[in-house]
Amino acid sequence: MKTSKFHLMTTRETPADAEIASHQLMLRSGMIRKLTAGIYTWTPLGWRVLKKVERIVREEMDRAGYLEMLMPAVQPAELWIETGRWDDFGAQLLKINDRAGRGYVFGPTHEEVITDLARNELRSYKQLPVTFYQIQTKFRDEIRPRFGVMRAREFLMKDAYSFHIDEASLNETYWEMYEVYSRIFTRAGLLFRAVRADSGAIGGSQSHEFHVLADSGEDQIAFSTGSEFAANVELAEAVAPQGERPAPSEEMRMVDTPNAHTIDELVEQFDQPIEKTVKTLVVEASEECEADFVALLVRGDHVLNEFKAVKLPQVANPLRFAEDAEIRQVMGAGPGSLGPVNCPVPCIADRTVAKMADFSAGANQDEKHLFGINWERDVDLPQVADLRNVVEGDPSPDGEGEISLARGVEVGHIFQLGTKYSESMNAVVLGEDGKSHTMPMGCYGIGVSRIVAAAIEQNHDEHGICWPEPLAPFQVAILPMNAKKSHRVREAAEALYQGLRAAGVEVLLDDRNVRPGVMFNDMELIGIPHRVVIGERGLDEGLLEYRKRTDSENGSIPLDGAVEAILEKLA
RNA sequence: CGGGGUGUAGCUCAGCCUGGUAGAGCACUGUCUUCGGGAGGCAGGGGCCGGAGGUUCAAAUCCUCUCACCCCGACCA
Repeated sequence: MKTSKFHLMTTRETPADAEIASHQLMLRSGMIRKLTAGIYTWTPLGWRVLKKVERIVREEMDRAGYLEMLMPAVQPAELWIETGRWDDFGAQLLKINDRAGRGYVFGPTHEEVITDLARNELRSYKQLPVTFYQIQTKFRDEIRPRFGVMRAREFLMKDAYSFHIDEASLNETYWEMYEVYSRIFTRAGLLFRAVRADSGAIGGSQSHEFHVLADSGEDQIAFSTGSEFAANVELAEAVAPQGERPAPSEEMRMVDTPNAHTIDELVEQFDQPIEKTVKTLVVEASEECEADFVALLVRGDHVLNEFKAVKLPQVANPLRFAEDAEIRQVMGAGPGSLGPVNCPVPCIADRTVAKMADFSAGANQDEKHLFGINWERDVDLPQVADLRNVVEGDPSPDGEGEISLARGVEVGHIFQLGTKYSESMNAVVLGEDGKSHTMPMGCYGIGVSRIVAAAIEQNHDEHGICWPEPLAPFQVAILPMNAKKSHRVREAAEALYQGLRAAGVEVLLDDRNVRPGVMFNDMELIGIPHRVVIGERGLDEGLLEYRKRTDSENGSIPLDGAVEAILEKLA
């Protein structure tokens, strides 16, 4: 490809509404253009990259024996009503009507459609296991789309669904898929981690997320410095400090704290170490709890983990924090003065809180706190549970090493769904035993368009994108210096261009009549991994200038045999 | 959904407070010079100032409504 024939549209200025590097660079390099909130056009440059990702995904899925297909993007409401997700999926579900007023959705995912197909097509255990997949545009009406294609409303996704005769078969395919995913992200040249994840509303027993590591990632993942343990912070088990609870060393005393309504104020005004404070969060109780509200106790500097909280039988799902008025009514004091001593509602203490001694908490009287509280002596130790997010330095749950935290972009997610959909939609096959079996299912997603953004997030510098070679829109850029005046340069560039093309290399020859600085900047911005500069100077010595995008120094290659020399660099 | 902000040329923005009929830089077209890290001159093209209504002799500017987009929040005891 020559730049004169390629619609290269780079901009020097950063668009005002782009916050993170990948979004800015995708706009500046001209890979994408925004049509409206969360909806983007992929330009020829961007599309080349997106196709690279798609191809790697497709090749690895095909290699594993999974069957590619294409399902409709627009789906009838009836299917979604059948599984209950017409209501449950929430506002992210884009509902549309046809001219007769019939309801449809623009598919955010395809469990309903594939399960409908499976119940009509699959009859016998002999047809199982089977895995179907597609690469298709999805639409989710995100509450807040942002970061360009990173969290877009319309996006390209690879979704796969597997059907099985039993859980053992599902488990086998699940772990096979785990390996396929690992191969895909490795082939794409990305630094990633697979972590255990919350299976959330989708349900099921096993779930893993695949994260591309990047500081700007929206997810936080926890992993052990001493073992293979890795989990999303949403799920990672928080372990209490080792050893016994220290013995009481202070008397419990009530202190007037008129201006301390938050943990921070308490710490600041009363010289209390934050590790000696306990905060009390009042949430709505579930129906099986005898009270209307439950108090959750976590250390002052810890953060309540809502995913863990809603799994407690006493806590209502979804989690709802009590309103100020409700707190006042049931606790007899306002928020900011709550604590476990004389607490009128059931308490549940985080594991770490259970190991604390001489701690401070609200007194359940306005503007008063209790200092020097000790369990058993001053108040019974309530039920203990894992309530908080892990923090850096926590012991790893498997006992080996410490927890370390990193940020990641979720680019893949695999689930064991079990029979959630096959049961509600009655997808059954006859087994070897001649009886009907509801098929356990797995579902497996990859955010194809998100991978492009994640790859940039992980691979860029102050000049622009530094594509991992497997994703680069072109492998080699040829930059002729002053070609307009030098027929030698022009001819050498054209010869190299033709030579590389003949060798099957994706090469971009910059034949624009622009100054060298413009070429250098543009080629670095769009991230071509290999650059060859051709100038009179080098030609005199029989040399071409070569530089890898990630190198800081120029090298050179001989003019004779340049194609071979470059092919070696690519390998 | 709640709060805040912004809509003026393809992009980044000024002009608005204090009403008088639209600007800069980049980009684009032509031309001359320049040519190894985003050059310079000259000459150009391009805007119903997001939309509707109102006030006024006169509205990008003031008022009302509306639409779109962006940011923050939905962890707080």
